[in-house]
Amino acid sequence: MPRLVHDTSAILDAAVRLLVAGSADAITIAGVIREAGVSSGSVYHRFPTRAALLAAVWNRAVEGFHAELEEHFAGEPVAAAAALGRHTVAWCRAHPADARVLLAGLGAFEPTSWSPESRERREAGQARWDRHVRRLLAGLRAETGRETAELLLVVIDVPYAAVRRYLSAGRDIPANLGDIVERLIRAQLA
Amino acid sequence: MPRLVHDTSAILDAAVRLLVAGSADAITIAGVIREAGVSSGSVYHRFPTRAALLAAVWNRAVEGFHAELEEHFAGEPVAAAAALGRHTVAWCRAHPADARVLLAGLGAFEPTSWSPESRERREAGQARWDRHVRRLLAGLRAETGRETAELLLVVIDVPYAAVRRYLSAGRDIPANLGDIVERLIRAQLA
DNA sequence: CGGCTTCTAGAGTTCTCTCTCTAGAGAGAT
DNA sequence: ATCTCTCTAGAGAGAGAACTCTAGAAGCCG
Repeated sequence: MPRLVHDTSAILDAAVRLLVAGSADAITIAGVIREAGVSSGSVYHRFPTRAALLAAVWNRAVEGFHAELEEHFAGEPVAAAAALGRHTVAWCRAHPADARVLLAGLGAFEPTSWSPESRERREAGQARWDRHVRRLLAGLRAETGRETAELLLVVIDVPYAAVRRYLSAGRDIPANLGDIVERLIRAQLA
Repeated sequence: MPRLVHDTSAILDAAVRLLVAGSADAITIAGVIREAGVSSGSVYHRFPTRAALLAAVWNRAVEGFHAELEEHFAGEPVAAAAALGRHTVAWCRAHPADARVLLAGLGAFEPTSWSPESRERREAGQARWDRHVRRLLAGLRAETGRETAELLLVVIDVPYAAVRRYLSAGRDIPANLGDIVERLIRAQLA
């Protein structure tokens, strides 16, 4: 066999398929070996433990999401909130498998057993994201006078809620759902 | 030992504690035996398989929720929707452990491996609930002219979204969250 | 060509889980 | 008092998962 017969991303894709078909707990090393058609040696060469595999699945999905969404924090607060809602829905529509990863929630990936490197990588990205969110919320509070709990619901939680119904049923996200979410956000922040 | 040493509900409570501490997959027969401090014989006497235990946990939680919420479907559609949202939040605040069960979603309880009796019991309750929801949505469509996807989001998904953030972080639900949700629903249906 | 390094294959160990099975305790009936 | 039925206790079998280990294949560099 030549070097690097198997693509690492193909192994992660197999893990995500297991999650989509079941739950995050369905991501087992044995399952990935079967699903990806590779040997246990190949998997363990890349991911020394199951925790490392789970960390890689989570970090890849969340970094993809952040990379595509981050630009929409720029600009005037209400417009930014509306754009974030719309593009969150659009991203989930375009990447339903990775969206399922995010919807499962960090807790399902057992972050307490991750290596320090995986943990730090996640925390750094999350801190960056949280800074953006806090700045946006501060802007919205100043502009609308609403309290944080309400803004969190409207700006962060509603887009996820809109999408969860379709993703967890394995159905496609309606094409106009982004419009609906954006309208709701604008109406609530008016 | 006398008859019925252990309470069946204590066994289900132990199962729910395992879910709250981890995930639905963390509900194992072996785990419940440890958590509840009973013998495997006692558990298997009540629940012949793990699937039967999972079915009992799910059905108990969902029936408690439906029993308390069902009355709020009565009355004028917009008022009913507002009441449902407010009381959904209130129920989750009062029963955070059972709320976690519902938030995990039916899929996490592997309903395909349930016994026909458990399955039918669930489906009967769900059908009853769905009839109420459909009737409410029909009323709201007539009154507001909005499409189903939007109404589902506002009336059904938003209350769950409001509550999920706090429950999955293990934090208490803010006392005024019910107000926030009710206001949002009324505003969107105006 | 020959050695070094990276990667792959898969057998084997240990652990945990589900489920079965047997022995027996205790309450109520006759 | 003893018999029956319900429930409990816990050992043990079988399956599957995480992880370890060893042998070796194949590219690269001299």
